[in-house]
Amino acid sequence: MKNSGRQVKDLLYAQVARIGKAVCSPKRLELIDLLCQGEKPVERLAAEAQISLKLASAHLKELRLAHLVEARKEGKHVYYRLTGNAVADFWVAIRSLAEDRLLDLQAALDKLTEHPSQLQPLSGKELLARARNGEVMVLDVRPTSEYAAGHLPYAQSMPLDELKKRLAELPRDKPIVAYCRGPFCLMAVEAAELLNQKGFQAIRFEEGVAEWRAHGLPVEVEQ
Amino acid sequence: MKNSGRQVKDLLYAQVARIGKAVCSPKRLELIDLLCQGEKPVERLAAEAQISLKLASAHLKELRLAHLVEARKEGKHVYYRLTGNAVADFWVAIRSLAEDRLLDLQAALDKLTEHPSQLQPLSGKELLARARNGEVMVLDVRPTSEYAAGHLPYAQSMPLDELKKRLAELPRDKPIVAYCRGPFCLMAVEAAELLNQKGFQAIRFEEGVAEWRAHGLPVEVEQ
DNA sequence: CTAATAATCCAACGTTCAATGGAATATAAG
DNA sequence: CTTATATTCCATTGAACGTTGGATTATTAG
Repeated sequence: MKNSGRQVKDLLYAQVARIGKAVCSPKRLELIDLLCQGEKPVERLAAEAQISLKLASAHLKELRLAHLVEARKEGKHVYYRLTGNAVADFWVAIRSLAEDRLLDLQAALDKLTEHPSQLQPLSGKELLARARNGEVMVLDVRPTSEYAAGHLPYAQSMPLDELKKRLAELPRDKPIVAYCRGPFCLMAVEAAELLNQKGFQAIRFEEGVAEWRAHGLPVEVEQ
Repeated sequence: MKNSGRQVKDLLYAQVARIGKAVCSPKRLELIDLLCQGEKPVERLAAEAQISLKLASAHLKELRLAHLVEARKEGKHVYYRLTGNAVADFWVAIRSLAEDRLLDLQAALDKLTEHPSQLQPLSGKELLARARNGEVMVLDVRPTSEYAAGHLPYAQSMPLDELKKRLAELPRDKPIVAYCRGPFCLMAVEAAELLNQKGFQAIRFEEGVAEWRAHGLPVEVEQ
């Protein structure tokens, strides 16, 4: 009886550890972060995480085994997606815990934002209110496919690599708030730096769609 | 520039993976679960997780390296505790994700509660309201030290191994709700079974203090 | 000071895992 | 049918990890 209790417990904790094993590899975490932006084929995931296709496939298999992601086949391509928003919420949770607990991570994150582009940090609710009133322009600098899969309310899509050519579309009389995939993504930092150089008032918003949604704020999806 | 971005990203994801590495071992998860019940010396942690002292020490070192736990020395004993409630919340989060995603875990948990003791599941808010009105008696069957470190409001302490001798203290005219360390702990299940055999109306409440607190409900601590 | 206890450190063994190259499968295009 | 592309499977290698036993440190009791 007492021994069977041990067996049951070992089994229960081992099951939870399956999730832990899935998220103990930096590359797998990066893949989850990428998949928070919407479903993507293996090739694109490998390219964005800068790993070989084979390695990406192997990591995705591990994630699939833990039921954190699932696959859909369309023609020659296999599209992966998270098995639900709970996975994205979990990614936000573990990253937040790491930010709280690990000083090294705090330091590394601070270095990203030590540039002059940073004005004052803005909360999600504040941003939503100002965007609704038209006081600020919200700019989504991710690839268009990710914008389509879900974006912040009132946000306009302008991928980072098109930004230089489309400066004429941007307002000079109000602040531009650029966001991308989240705290670990550098695109919005680059965008804000570029815009500030060109004379715009631009700030980077740290949160991405996953953080936004995890905080209970609404997300728009293209039909 | 592009390459330095890769270096920064690798560093950031690697930091989060340190948390992942800390929670990819079943035994470390069990230690965290135990520490959710309050600080404990290494010896007790090893005994409760049924592992050797050395192994417990090694695992605790890993957890300390990830800054999930911290140690306090008192005489010959070293007491470990979580570095904050955020760690307990994270434990609740990863366990919930595992319950959602892994069918094996659901099945194992269902087996725990398939016994006749289970009446209807009760939400935390409901339980709190009924306990306040005195409609039910809430029984904390964990060791007294854990009760002292934090317990549900209106709960009375009666450790599982004292239960048989103290039946006279329990009411026969209203339901008894027994709880313990949480969903993976068997003490409340055993307690409810025993009480039902003895003619009491007892049910098991699945949540422990960590789950209760994570849901934003109040916890009482002995001064 | 000596003995006993609690905990950690260190070395070693076997296992598991990340990563890579080559082969195999599946689908679309010619 | 053949070729090219996308992906997965399989085998291999080197590194990291869990676990155990022996030695070591720190603290209390006698």
